[in-house]
Amino acid sequence: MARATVQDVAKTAGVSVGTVSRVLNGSPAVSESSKAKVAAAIRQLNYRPLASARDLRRDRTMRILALAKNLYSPVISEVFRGAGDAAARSGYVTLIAPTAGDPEREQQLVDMLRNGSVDGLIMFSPTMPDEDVGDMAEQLSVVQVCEIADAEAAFGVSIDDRQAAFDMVRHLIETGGRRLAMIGTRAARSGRLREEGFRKAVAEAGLSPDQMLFTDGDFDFHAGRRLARELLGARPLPDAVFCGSDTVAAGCVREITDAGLRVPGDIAVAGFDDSIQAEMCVPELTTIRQPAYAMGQLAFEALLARMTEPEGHRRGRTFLPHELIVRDSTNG
Amino acid sequence: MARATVQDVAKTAGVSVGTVSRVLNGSPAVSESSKAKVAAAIRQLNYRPLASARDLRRDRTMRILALAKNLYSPVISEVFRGAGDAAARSGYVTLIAPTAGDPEREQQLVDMLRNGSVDGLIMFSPTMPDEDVGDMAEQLSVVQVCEIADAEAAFGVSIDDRQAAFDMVRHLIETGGRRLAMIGTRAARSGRLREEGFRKAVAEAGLSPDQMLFTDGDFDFHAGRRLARELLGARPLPDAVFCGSDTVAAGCVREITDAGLRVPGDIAVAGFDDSIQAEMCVPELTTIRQPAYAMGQLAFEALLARMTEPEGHRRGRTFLPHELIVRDSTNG
DNA sequence: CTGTTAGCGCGTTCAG
DNA sequence: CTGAACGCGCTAACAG
Repeated sequence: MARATVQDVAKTAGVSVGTVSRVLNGSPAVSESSKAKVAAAIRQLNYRPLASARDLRRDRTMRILALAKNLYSPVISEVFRGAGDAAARSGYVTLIAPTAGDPEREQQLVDMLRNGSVDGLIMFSPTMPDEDVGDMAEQLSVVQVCEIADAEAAFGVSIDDRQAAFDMVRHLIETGGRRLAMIGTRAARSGRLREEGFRKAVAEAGLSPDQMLFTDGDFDFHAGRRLARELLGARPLPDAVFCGSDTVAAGCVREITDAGLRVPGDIAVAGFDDSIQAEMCVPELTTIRQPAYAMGQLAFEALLARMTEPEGHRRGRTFLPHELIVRDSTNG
Repeated sequence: MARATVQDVAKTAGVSVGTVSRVLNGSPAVSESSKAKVAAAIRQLNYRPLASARDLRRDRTMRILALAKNLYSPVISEVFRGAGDAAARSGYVTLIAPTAGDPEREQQLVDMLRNGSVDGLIMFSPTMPDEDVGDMAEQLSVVQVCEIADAEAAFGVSIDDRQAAFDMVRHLIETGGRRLAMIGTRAARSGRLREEGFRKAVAEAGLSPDQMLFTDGDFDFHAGRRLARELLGARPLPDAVFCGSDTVAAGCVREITDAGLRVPGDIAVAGFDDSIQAEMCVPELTTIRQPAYAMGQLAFEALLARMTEPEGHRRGRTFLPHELIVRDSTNG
């Protein structure tokens, strides 16, 4: 059978479409008897308002979209959980889509905001240039999370990656590190900021970095192993390695251990994110905790303000505090 | 400035809305000159067709929704990547949403199919009863993946969980296991099937299971540790443990190791999924590989058939082959 | 409190 | 090849 419409419901209930619509939208100006009749008809016909018709008429969808390169990341999934919970409290549905780091697919997804498929957008480390993000933020309801483009109009929620890296490297130095190395990435803005923090801490201590390794690939376990192998080929060996993620740090620890050296005895290793990987690793990883869930919540709040207050009240950039978690992979 | 419509484009280009629409949809029956004029006007006005209006008119959205309890799972993210790639090839956008295991939120998301927000649905271990899944599959475009409800109309793509568990437990027995234990879950259908496979293999070998531990919570690392601790309190100790996921197995290995016993020397441990956790664990885990990406692809193909061929061609249940990966956590 | 009606923006007839 | 006009299903404004 074909899908029922308001017309059908109205006919079955013996009222007008206006009344049906009022019941549907909880208008108080409806008699109890009408309400009951409409409710009965809706149940009988198994009626559901058609989303596209409603969205067209209301000019909004009550849906937002969250974009990330990939979903299998403890930080991303936690951020989106926070955003999703906050959104739900305001009646919004949060949809998630992976871009796979493909600019074309990213563009297609961003178009969903432009063509009104969703009301707002949360972006996690976009592949597009900062300038484009700024232009978008200028006219559309977009908020970034964990990384904020270096553009006037861009706004979002993040930790201070530079400071977090600085704090971690200082911890490595305070616990005996003298030949410092870093395994990071320059592909992401947050990675570049962490590198800055690393360099600053090393310089302030009057040391010079012996090795600096970077990868433009993903922050995965195998990359960690591969880069640690390079590190182990260097002389003199580093005695402390700062990694851009727990997963990379786990790979690094594994490679060092397999080579017969001890962590942290011979080489201390630090991670980033405080994901479950940090606890799964042996020894458990010293790391930086990002308040991912809270960041997601705040990102949605900011987005909501942007969506509901057309031009004003841009909350700007919000930075949340990070936390140094000392475990067993450094000489705590 | 307000959003441009086909009307605006038509006026700017000096043609009718019909012509604009034809250009938009690539109709061949348009002169080159009209095409050029319309293209110019579209660019000038930065015009995008409004999704809700188009969806209403066309009665479809070219979007599908993929549901899972949580996103931070190597299998789920890989399945959805496969589904997303296949969908993209057919012009569909794949949206993903976590249910958090909350029936209410799950229902709200499923309603997106009922109200036409999306054209199809891929479900990953739903919380709703099999019967409800069957009812849905009867009338709506729904396909399950990794787990298929025990209902006439339900269909989807999965491995044979029962057989996979059987194969793994037989491997444990063939490599010396005599006192077999399992850490699984009865909350999910796949978990119950794996338990069946476990019991069958133990029975066929003429052994009896010494311990059987189950949790209704998530398959996470901490659960693995906690349950392994219970296992270690039993006498006689098991000499082989089959776990329902790599993550649980990693927790199990960690607890055993911390207790001063050796894996696999004292107790062999097996995982499931062949996720990156299996390689991160020390010793690396023997596990079962699920062809997750391919399962996602096939799930979408099945869904596409369901969406485009109203009633016929239900592909039914598709089972893909699994693979036993022997690594170092069992006496391979 | 209720019914009627006018669009929302678009795709698609049907004439020409 | 093109333009005019209708209606998808719904909400909201207006009259009663």
